[in-house]
Amino acid sequence: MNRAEFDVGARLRILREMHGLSQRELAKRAGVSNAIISLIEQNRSSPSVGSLKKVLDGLPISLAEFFAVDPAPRPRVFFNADELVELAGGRISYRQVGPDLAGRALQILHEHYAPGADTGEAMLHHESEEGGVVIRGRLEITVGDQSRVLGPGEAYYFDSRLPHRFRNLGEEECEVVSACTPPSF
Amino acid sequence: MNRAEFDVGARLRILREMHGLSQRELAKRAGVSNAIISLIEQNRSSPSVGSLKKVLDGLPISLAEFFAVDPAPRPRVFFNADELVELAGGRISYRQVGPDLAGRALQILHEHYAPGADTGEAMLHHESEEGGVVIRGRLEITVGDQSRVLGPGEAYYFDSRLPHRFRNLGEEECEVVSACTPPSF
DNA sequence: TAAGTCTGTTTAATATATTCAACATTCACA
DNA sequence: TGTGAATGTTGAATATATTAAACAGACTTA
Repeated sequence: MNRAEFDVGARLRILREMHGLSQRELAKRAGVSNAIISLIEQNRSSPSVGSLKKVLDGLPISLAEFFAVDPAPRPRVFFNADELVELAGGRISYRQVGPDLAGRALQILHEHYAPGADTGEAMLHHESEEGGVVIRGRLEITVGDQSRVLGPGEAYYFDSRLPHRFRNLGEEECEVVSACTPPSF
Repeated sequence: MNRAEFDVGARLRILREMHGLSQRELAKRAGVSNAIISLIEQNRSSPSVGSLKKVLDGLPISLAEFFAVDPAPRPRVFFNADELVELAGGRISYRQVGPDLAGRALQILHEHYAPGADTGEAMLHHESEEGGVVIRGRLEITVGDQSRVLGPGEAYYFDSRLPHRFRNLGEEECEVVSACTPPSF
């Protein structure tokens, strides 16, 4: 296994910034001094596991997640979306963002649901996680035994092993951008 | 979130014994004193990440493997996005879709770039893949040595180990939905 | 028995992590 | 302009991790 050097400081800084926290805010949540967070992020101090755990609890993420690394893909760049795909007799259409399925880490779809569009009663489920944002219109999302109607700017995220279903109950077309981890068919 | 305590000492002792090494043997391989291994295993000392790494190198086991716990992700459903996070002096803002970083397979962001917003010259790069769709406005995307201006409905996808930068050069606010795999840093 | 060598543990000295307080900078606001 | 409240950083004091060396027990071997 490729045992690359693990940059504790850089990782902590990125995670903290992604959570929109200042060093002092995180320090307060974690119950440590702000100075030590600065020093750790500069790799001027190698935190004890105990204090690193306290800091991560402030985010909160686990030690396992902190140290987990993803397998490295090859550098690729793609602009624009693939061709339009139509489902449900044209009532649902989407474009896939990025390269074709093989080897991707992400599947991103730009979807359009016509009024009345429905992914169907036989609810989908697959081994991945999935989320999205409603851009325009209203969409009913049913996951497991929960159901919600989302409008523009609202969002969802779920474990796609749960059976799920999407329906446009309104009079207006609904537009959604969604993403999921690569489906393992 | 219920994050079970991680017993560093017990885990180290078990791993060491599974490898059939005495404390002194492991200490010699790791380049540390035998005393500290005894103390760590008794949880009388919380090792620094640096020295823990040295010890694990003697097994050899990575930090990720040491802290890895059985991936038993519970099915989860989340609606709506987290609170608004602001960057670049408020010119760039986003909401994160779904749960907090911990254990997610996906990061989905609903982003807004004010006119003139710029992620900066010191271009970002991290270990993941990333893509998105422009909903409104125009956004210049620079990845490696490629640069493109995307408008509504247009999309991008790239390996985020390539340095990248986003700029809104227009007069209008730009809205984007993006997704990436969980960044390792 | 005693001397040898292995085991894990402990003690006192030292190196380092961590704290507290101050500093320099930036940004919002008067 | 200035003043206050943010930001990240740094220095000196303190707490803790780490070392080197010694200790105690279990097992050979003579």
